[in-house]
Amino acid sequence: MYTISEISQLTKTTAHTIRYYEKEGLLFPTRTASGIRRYDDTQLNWLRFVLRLRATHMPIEQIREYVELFLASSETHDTSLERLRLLEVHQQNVRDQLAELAQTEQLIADKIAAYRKLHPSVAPEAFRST
Amino acid sequence: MYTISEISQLTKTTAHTIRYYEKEGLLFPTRTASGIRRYDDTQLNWLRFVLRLRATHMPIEQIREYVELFLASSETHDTSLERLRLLEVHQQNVRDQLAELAQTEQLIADKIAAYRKLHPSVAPEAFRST
DNA sequence: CTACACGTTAGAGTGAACTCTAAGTCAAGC
DNA sequence: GCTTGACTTAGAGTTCACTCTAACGTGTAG
Repeated sequence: MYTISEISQLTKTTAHTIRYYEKEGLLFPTRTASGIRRYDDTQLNWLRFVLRLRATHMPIEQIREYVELFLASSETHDTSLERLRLLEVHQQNVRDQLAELAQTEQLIADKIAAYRKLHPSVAPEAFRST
Repeated sequence: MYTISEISQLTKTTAHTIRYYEKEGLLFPTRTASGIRRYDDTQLNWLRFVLRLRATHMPIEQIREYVELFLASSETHDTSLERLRLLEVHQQNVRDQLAELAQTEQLIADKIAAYRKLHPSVAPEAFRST
């Protein structure tokens, strides 16, 4: 079990942000008798997944929907299909972002090549001696 | 020469946003005698490039720096090297974003595969008949 | 037992990038 | 000439995702 500061270090996220995610309904740590948050490995791994989703610009509200479906799941009402659909939608978003980035990377590479032609003596930043 | 509404349609960007970019120092359309903005192909292409940079999360302030270097360039003071460096930095950002996205895309694909195992009869969204 | 580092809360503040409003000007068609 | 619709401006408002503040409670080392 981890405290919020341990989770903060393990995920390189501020405690402020972790509490904010809890307030937004993304995390549900247990509490000690005196009210201090305790996180287990399941919560840690879930937070890590949330951070990946955020890094790929999934809105917090959509992540919350996913969590709510998870919590709403029961023997009489299985929500895994809806969760699958949410993931499929986000996967498509990620693929669209990848395409956009790859296209722009190429465009920038072309511009850089043009600039280098103006300065034949100038090596790329990465290859300059330091 | 285009009006703001033509440019808006051509770039699928609201006129509000285009004026905002001008206020932020990214665009410099000419004006008619009565003050109406006129855009030529150079400005159109530049706006299109700006939109690519924005789609890859380059901050407006950095784009403005690039523009200012461009405007500051003269025979006695060439700024193309600095512009090259700005592009190189952004290229690295784009590559980092690509790596992050590719990694998360894989993670989501794995989760989706796991969900599909629970529902063997369910084809991917993209393959379902409509 | 006391210092003090770390925890708690509600709620306010921040920064980026739009997004819109209000009040007015102007140009073209009937 | 008049209406209609597109244009103009300064500046206010919105959204998102944090990020921080203030005031207070807790737990452990010396």
